[in-house]
Amino acid sequence: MPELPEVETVRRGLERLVVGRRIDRVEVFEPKSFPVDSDTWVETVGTRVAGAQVVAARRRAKVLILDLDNDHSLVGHLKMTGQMVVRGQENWGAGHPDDSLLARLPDRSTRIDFAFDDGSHLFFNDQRKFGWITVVPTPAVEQIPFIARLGPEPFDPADFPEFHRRIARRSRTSVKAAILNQEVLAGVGNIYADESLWTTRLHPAQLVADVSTDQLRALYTAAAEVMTLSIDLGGSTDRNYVDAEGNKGSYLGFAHVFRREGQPCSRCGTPIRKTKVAGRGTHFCPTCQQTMPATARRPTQH
DNA sequence: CACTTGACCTGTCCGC
DNA sequence: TGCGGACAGGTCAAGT
Repeated sequence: MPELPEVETVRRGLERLVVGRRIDRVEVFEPKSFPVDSDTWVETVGTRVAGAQVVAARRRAKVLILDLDNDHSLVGHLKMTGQMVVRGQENWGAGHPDDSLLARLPDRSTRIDFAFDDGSHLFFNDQRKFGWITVVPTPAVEQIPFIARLGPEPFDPADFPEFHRRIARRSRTSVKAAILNQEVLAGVGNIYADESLWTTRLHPAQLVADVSTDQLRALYTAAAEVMTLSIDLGGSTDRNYVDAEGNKGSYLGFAHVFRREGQPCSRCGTPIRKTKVAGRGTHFCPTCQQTMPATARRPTQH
């Protein structure tokens, strides 16, 4: 569930709450969440993490990066149910609303506990254990294969040609599958894919080959607008997601199709439909978003 | 290569 | 009530 807007919201929280703090010790409750060779474990935790001060909180697509003052960085991916929550004396337990997902920490889903020397903690929680955090030399972050292959994020119009080049290579797949591919458009996940496609009136199953350059440009722009709005609203909380303080995001209250099956389309009133495209639950308006047959796009021949 | 499917996990929800 | 199964979605490995 954490897509670019959720990760960016977490990043902003970490920038405010942990940059400047020094890690005193690290406790790993789930080794799978901190995949480091056991032979180098003591060195990794003892000299690369413990004792280091956090100097910056960065993000690339859905990847979080905490730079340390020893030329190493913590690199993390929340995958579906990961959380990065900070607790200090000022906000530990008491004082949180009753519906807080994280009134008490650590909890059953806590996989890693970063304890700072001022008594505060950064907890990495992950119900489903898909997420991970690792340590790499800071200059090597961009060379992690997954990060090196990422396509552009949609925020800079100057990057549209690169997006276009990459998506054009996948002409025989659905437009939804294409934009979910992080090598094509970085940061988009299931929620913002559906919302962007609704905005541009594109059917999720339409083949890339049948989408015009103008439509691709509109889709690229819509992805940026939808995700920018979501960042402003603290992201989307479907079930698990919370920011670095444990707060939920409110974007889904403004979503047009995601999780709105059966409810009227805000443009035309047609009930939103849910199907499966690219192996994912997919929401769309069957009236506004109609697949254009390939033949209808050709000029009439005479 | 491009593209699709299954695996990784756990909690929740639905039908019986 | 309990239980089995479907489902949720980000990415990778293995398949076509």
